[in-house]
Amino acid sequence: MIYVVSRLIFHIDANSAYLSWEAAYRLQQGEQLDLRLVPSVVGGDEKSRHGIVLTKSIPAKKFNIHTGETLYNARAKCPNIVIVPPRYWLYMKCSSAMNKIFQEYTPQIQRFSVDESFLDFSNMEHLYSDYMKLAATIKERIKKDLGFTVNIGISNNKLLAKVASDFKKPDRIHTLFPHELEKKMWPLPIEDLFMVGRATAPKLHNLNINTIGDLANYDLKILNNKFKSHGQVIYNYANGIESSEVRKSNYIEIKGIGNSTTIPFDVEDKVTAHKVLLSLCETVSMRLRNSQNCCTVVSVSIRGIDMIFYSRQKKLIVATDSTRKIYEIVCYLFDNVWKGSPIRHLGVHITDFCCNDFYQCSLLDTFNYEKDSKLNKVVDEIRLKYGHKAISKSCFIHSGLSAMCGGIGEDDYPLMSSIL
DNA sequence: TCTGGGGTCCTAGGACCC
DNA sequence: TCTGGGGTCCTAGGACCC
Repeated sequence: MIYVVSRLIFHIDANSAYLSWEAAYRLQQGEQLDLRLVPSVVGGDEKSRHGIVLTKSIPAKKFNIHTGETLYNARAKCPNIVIVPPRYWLYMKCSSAMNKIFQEYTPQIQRFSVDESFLDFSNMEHLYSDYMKLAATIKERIKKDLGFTVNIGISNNKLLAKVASDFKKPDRIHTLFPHELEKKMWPLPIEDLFMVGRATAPKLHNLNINTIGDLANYDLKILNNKFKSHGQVIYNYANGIESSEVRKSNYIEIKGIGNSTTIPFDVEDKVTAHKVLLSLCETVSMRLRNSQNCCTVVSVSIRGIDMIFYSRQKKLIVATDSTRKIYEIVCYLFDNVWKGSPIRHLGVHITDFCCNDFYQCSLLDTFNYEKDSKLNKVVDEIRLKYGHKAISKSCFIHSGLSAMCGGIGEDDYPLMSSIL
């Protein structure tokens, strides 16, 4: 017997998240100006070379300001733009508060990012007979309790719900059920489709595919041939075909951990590069131990001042979660690939995880795992309890470098990235 | 003071084995 | 007298998302 279950999915997206949250908080603190009503952006620190637009207000969008572009450019487009620095601890709080409200309505929630969640209301007609009314209730709750607006997209799969929430903003509810595809989604430009990015869009235009409808009705054979598996994916999406589950976020297994940083100055010597790498290893390996995993692949990435990016990775014979081991591999990889040209950005990534509940000793290894493991554990505990700055390796003293590097640039924010 | 940081997935090519 | 071919693993890089 095959049961056809009709699903009901909401995608809820905080409007201009960082900016709205910043605006709501500032009003709460007594500030007069509502950032949402003027051309404004949340942007990184230009002095330390993090000067890009993180979020823009709707009035800023009218000046053609895009997320990710330089603040320098944004100012050129709109000289009066208000630029405020980010406060990540605040955004984490807002995100959690929003998701806490969602939990009052359904336990089936997937936090897709800091400002977006999928909510599954399938087979809950007895509880919520009118989904439009339900969406309005949730939307108003957030506005009243938390002071910011959201868009809600409703459909019977995640893709369409997500596309729907991206329709007219802010503070709106939209549906996009399969029978509405032709009217609501097919006229949209191909760039509006999930998984069509800046590399794929021009290639599609070359095939004279300009709208989502053009793609939905194109010859699948040609798409498969030209875009391989990606062709099938975007063809399905254009036709509204997508069936992934709303997965509760705490059951999603983590595949990799990485931290990277743009250094405030150009690095031109090995000693400084190693120090930056060590501080990245400290952050990455603490997150790894916190996730109760060991890794078997370690990689280093480098971006030069020419912005050219390259990386080297190594598969390990023995899985590890040791800061020292990971740092050793990282230095080995770095020393083998770096030819001495100035460095702007460095990264450390680890993948291919396995469970950390035993350690396989190598006969050739002189490394004292027991001792190292105890040391890592103690240092982790101190940092969790008293903050990342509480204990650090002496080489960072007077170095001008942070002892734990990567993440969101606020030293004392505890393990934000492992919460999401 | 022009270009962040955190992820996931896929592909192509080379090494190596049978 | 001319280099098969399938499979797996590893690596580097690129695409996409937020």
